[in-house]
Amino acid sequence: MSNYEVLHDILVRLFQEILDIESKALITSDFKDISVNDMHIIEAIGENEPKNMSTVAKIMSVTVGTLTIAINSLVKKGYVHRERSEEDRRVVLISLTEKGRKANAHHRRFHDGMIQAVLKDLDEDQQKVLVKSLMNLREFFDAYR
Amino acid sequence: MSNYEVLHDILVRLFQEILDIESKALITSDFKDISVNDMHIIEAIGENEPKNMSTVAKIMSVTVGTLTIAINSLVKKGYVHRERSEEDRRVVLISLTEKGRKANAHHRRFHDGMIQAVLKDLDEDQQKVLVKSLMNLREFFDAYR
DNA sequence: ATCAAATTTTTTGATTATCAAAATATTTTT
DNA sequence: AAAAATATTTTGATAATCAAAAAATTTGAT
Repeated sequence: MSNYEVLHDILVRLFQEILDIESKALITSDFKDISVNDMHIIEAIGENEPKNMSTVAKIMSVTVGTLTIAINSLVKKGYVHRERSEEDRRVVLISLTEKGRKANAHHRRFHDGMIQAVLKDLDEDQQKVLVKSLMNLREFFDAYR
Repeated sequence: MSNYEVLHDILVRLFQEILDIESKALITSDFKDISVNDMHIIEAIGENEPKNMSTVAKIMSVTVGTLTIAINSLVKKGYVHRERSEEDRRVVLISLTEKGRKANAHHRRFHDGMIQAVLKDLDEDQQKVLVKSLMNLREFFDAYR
């Protein structure tokens, strides 16, 4: 395969499959009642102070109404805690439960493994080349936003 | 940002956003009645001999029932031609119409631009490094399949 | 040659993700 | 105090998806 063909294969096909693959990797025995999408919401909520609905919806690039539905299910399944803010009772604050934090750690370990896999066998200079080309890729995509 | 952080940003965030970005880039004035998913089905059908439903469903990794619904809409919108095989009348053969081929070309131009963007500024050796690290990435994902 | 089994596709019924717009609750501004 | 603004949820709709049932056709076994 030429460089062009390898890149086409990776950038087109792998990207198309990535969410699917991630879902198989992430949704293991311990966390089989949630989707990759749920996992990304958990990541967006994070482990610092509680966040309000609008903030998380913005991170996820979905409407707040869409997020409400996902949070309903994550609360019911015990991954997310939801409470009204005492300071401004319009605001709903969401945060991870212990179970949510465990799922988040599981997700992070997957990402770490992925990055290790990419950097494997590359010396410092080669890593620079990789980073540069991926930054080119991000720029290309940013131009469309 | 450290190499690790750049890679995390690209491999995690960009991948999450990629379908969204692709949809904005692809679904322009000329092709605004179809989704990125439809575009990928068009790509899977391709421009060679007509393919049957099972073959395309397999390429897309969806059930044939799911594909039936997508093809209903693509036929109605004039992107895809559907006919019974004369040799085996159980089989349905799908192929691209002229409009479908135009959409496919539009999609391919986007992919080409993407690959140009990645290779930009890289000499032959650097391209090799990039290809190697992306192959590492594919291997990592393949292990989960 | 006939009938049962296998194959290919569509249909059905359900779930999940999504949006825009309406509704609700609360706070801020006038 | 009333009006406007803000944050969230609810509603009603669409699209993508699956598994299982149904329909049409072909293949294989006796």
